[in-house]
Amino acid sequence: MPELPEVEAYRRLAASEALERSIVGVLAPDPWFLKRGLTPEAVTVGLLGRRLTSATRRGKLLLLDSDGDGPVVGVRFGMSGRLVVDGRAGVDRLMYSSDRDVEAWDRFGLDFVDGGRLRVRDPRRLGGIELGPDLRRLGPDALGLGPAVLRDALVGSGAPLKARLLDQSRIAGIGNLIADEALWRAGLSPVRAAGSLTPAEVRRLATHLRRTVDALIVRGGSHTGDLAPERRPGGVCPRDGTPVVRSTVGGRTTWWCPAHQR
DNA sequence: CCGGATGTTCACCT
DNA sequence: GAGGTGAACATCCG
Repeated sequence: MPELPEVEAYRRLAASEALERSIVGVLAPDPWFLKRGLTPEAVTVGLLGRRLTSATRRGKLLLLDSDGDGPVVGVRFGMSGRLVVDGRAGVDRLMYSSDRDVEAWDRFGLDFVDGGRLRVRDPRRLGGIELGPDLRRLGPDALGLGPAVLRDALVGSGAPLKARLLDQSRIAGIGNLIADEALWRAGLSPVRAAGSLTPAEVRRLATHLRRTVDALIVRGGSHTGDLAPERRPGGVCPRDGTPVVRSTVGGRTTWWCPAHQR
């Protein structure tokens, strides 16, 4: 998915444009996109005639609550999903997706009484919809993460630091690009054992995680980091000019500076 | 043509 | 139990 900054943009779009409009149609053409046994019939019955009342977010999970005893709709966007409300997208551009608008890629949607529409457009079908998602499977949100919470997420773990940051049950919202960017800014190696950080290093990482997430929300996407353009063969560290190295950490492609990330 | 790419989940190893 | 790996999803890009 998009990572936290993109989902935050989707949340803001939904909050400003999609609330308090009566739902007169539910589009759920793809059973595969409905998770945890949810059926097109169940999601239709659950939402028809209701209105969305709030748009919140936990990590990369968008939560759309509905009025009365209606369900909370949980939306995941995978790597290529976008939210579109009345033809307006939550982000201008998404890497590894397509900028083309193809209705066949609308995996879920709501039609409003005024003729407007909400659509989850996901070419690769990596996202999904569920009702009443279990938030206990997600750790605290990465936005506004403090040192005490970060310490709890890392302590006692022998896993690589980056793998732990990507574990959504420990901290929710950090994806592959944000992890690389924050570790680069904090000067910490992605392959350090998560539990080996000193208290000072944990504080430093918490500071840079917060600054990274804030900055990327403002800049408009996870791919707008300072390290991002150098995540390629031949790339160099923007800080010291050292050639960046590529490896696989936590199952994901990882780029980092071997000189200043220790 | 081939290989990867902002993600999640699950099965199957060690 | 903790970690690690690979598969699956479908499209675009180099």
